[in-house]
Amino acid sequence: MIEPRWLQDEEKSTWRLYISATRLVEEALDRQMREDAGIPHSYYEILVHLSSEEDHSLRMSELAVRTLSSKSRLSHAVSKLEALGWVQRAACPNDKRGQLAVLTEEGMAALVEAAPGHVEEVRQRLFDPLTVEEQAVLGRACRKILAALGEDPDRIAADID
Amino acid sequence: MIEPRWLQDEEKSTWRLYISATRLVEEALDRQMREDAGIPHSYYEILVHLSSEEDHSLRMSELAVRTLSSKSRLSHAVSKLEALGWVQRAACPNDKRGQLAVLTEEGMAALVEAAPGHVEEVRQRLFDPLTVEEQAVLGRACRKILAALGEDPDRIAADID
DNA sequence: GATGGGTTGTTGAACGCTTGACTATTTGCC
DNA sequence: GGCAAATAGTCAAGCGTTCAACAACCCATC
Repeated sequence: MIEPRWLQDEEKSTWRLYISATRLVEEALDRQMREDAGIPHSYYEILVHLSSEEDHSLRMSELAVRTLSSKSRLSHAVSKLEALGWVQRAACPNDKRGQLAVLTEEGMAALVEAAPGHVEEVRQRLFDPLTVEEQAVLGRACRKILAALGEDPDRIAADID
Repeated sequence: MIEPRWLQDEEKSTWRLYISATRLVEEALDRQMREDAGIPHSYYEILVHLSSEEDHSLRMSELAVRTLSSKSRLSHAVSKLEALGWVQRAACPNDKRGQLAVLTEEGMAALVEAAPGHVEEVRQRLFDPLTVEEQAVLGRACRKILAALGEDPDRIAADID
């Protein structure tokens, strides 16, 4: 029988603040992107990851890892982006099982148009309210949290945006 | 023409770390609650808020504010919890427009059973990886972010958990 | 060069959420 | 008192996600 470790009052408050703040920030980001570009924020991230590749393409499985998506989720998402003409699927040269997701010209244009609004939203919601020092601590804290979850913080931090 | 303020490299990293960490934490919490109690984490929070009232009940609209839900979302959620027998709807005495959501005995029992696992998950994912000081900075940062979003941090921090 | 187990990606159903329309009730104002 | 505006809650349709099942393919081993 494991004795549960209850949260202290201080921790309860922090937890409520954390869950509220992170949800509202994500919600704000998503709303902004839907209004601005007509797609969820998570779809925008797919475009960003593709755009940061030299040939503007990635294998589905690799794209899924980078966007922290399940394969199914990514597959559905790419289908929607394909319907918009922003992404195309292509056969993978080496591996006949594989599929490449390729960013189209139109997709790149949509990304370029949506980026400034997105950046502004991130600043307003996350960075502007914080001091530089708080930003640094936040970054370090997220690294530790990710590490505890079995993710590699360096890989995540390095992914170009 | 407003000049977009682009993110610095440092900020880009912080942003990627933040969005990854917060998503994965939320995902872990949700997964744990679904496996443990068969409901989403957001439904669990409804039970928590009801349980912290003296009469184990709240008006739908008040409950919506506290759980940061839309009315519609809450209405659907309460219907599901009602089907489980964990919550009941009751007419509001003063206001015939109003509905009360009331936590049932079974709902309270489910909450009591789910709580330790939830607490353990919160600890493991959020608090244990951080120093006490980092926890404090995180809490303060969330307060500032919430304030910038127009929310009242004190109200949120005070809501009993 | 066959076989079996792992990998890759897609699909359909079910679920939760959002939006917008709608009913019913209350409140404020003349 | 009567009427417009605001408030409370529900409901249907559409969107995005997950889960489970599946088809196609790779590759290590024999």
